[in-house]
Amino acid sequence: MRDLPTVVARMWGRELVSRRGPRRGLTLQQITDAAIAIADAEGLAGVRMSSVAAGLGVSTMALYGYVTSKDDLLTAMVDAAAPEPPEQGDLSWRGYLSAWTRANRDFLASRPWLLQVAPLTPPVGPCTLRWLDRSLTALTGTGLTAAEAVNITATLSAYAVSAATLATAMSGTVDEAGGEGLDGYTAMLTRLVDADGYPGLTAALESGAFGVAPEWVEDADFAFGLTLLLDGIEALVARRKEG
Amino acid sequence: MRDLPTVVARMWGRELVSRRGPRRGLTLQQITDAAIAIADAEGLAGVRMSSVAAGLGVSTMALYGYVTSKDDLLTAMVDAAAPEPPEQGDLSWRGYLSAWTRANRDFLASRPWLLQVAPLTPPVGPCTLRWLDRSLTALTGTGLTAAEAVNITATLSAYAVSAATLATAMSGTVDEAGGEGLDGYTAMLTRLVDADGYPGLTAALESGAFGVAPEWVEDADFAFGLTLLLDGIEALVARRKEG
DNA sequence: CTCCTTCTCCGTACCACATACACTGTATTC
DNA sequence: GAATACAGTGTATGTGGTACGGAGAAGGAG
Repeated sequence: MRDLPTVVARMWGRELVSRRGPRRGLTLQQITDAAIAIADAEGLAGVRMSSVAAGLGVSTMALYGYVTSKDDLLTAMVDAAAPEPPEQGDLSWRGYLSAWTRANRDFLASRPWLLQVAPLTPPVGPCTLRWLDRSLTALTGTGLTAAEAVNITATLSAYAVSAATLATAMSGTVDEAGGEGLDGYTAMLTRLVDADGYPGLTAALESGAFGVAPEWVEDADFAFGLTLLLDGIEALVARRKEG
Repeated sequence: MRDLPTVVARMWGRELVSRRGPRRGLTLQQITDAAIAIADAEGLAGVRMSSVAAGLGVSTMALYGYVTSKDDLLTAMVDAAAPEPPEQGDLSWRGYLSAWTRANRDFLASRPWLLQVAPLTPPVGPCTLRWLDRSLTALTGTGLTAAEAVNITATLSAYAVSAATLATAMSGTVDEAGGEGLDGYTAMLTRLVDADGYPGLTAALESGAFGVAPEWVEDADFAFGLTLLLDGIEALVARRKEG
């Protein structure tokens, strides 16, 4: 059986402690915390091995005793930046998944830099795997197969990512797509698109569908799509119950 | 009114032609094509300004006459790499959106590097905007508002991304998450997770829900989630029709 | 108590890559 | 045919990740 990747081992507290030599001056936690603080403040671009090290008062190369590469650091950051998933309490599966997806979206939206890293990194840390687990657990007893539950979880998670991406793009934080967030973007589209080639889009632009305020996106819009998904799932559960 | 970003202008053939001086030796198309060829062959990491230029037989700096930065190049690549969206023909909105989402997923899966770029880049090119338009157009006449249609499109698109990401991760192309694709990943999870802290996940692992073959993922699994979404949308449309 | 092992951290490079700047030559306009 | 704007090149610079070897700290062995 092959060894766990070192960062993964350290994320789970499975590092083998050594007896000889100086004690370690840092923890992976301290490092990820410092890196996260920088990412929150300056965005992902501000996260350099040197800047993280500087934040901790150690040399750049000291970090390589804890992570084998910058990618490792990013992976660890994702897990450390995620909050704990919500408690199930006595919620129905539907109530729980609704809360789960909303909480998922909320923390992604509060840390836009996660959107550039998390979607490409499969969950490997204790916390992100707990998110996966809680969703699967909530679906236990609905009669769905495990594979279906996994699939549903992936879909809900994708929805959370999409909603967070949208919300972030609206406030123009992530990406200066055309100047200043949404307004610049719609202005640009209006200039580019003509009714012949892009009838649906033109109509949408004219009706101001893109001009919605961020706070609308942040709730009613989100709930709308989520309901779509949950209705679909509920229909499936019902089918399974009777079949 | 502010000027269009230069790459965007060039993507739409809106560049102002100059009269004096030597003729241009290249097109943005040629450049993106060369870059795409490299990305297909070596992945996104192989795309360097120097490698793209070398592929065209020009100097690195020549490219900066066509794009203002590497990011610009990536943006242009996304649009050039996308195929045309499917034709509506006489499909119902549901039939069309189903085909649309599937085609969307297919081209993303065939070019894994798109997954690292496209989700973060709002559509600005003629082709990607055509994708957006076709979905909106298909939803015209269902009684949904334009804002709802936009939202639905975003959700379907996110689903395509998620499915493509999953499919790519399975075949282990994108990311060596634990050694060799899915098997390494499940093996790792099995070692990390215990039934106390992760009941649902443990059950899923034991039942082999993660061990599914890629080709299953590539169809039945995808259709499953898509049906979920479309059912939800259909329910909404029905509600609007009667209300 | 002393030496030796083993480990942590550091300083110093090195290399890859994006991009600024000044230059050369060419095609157009007067 | 001169003036001019402009395409493409060469060189240089800066930034950032990471390899390598050394120095000193902690523990174990004699």
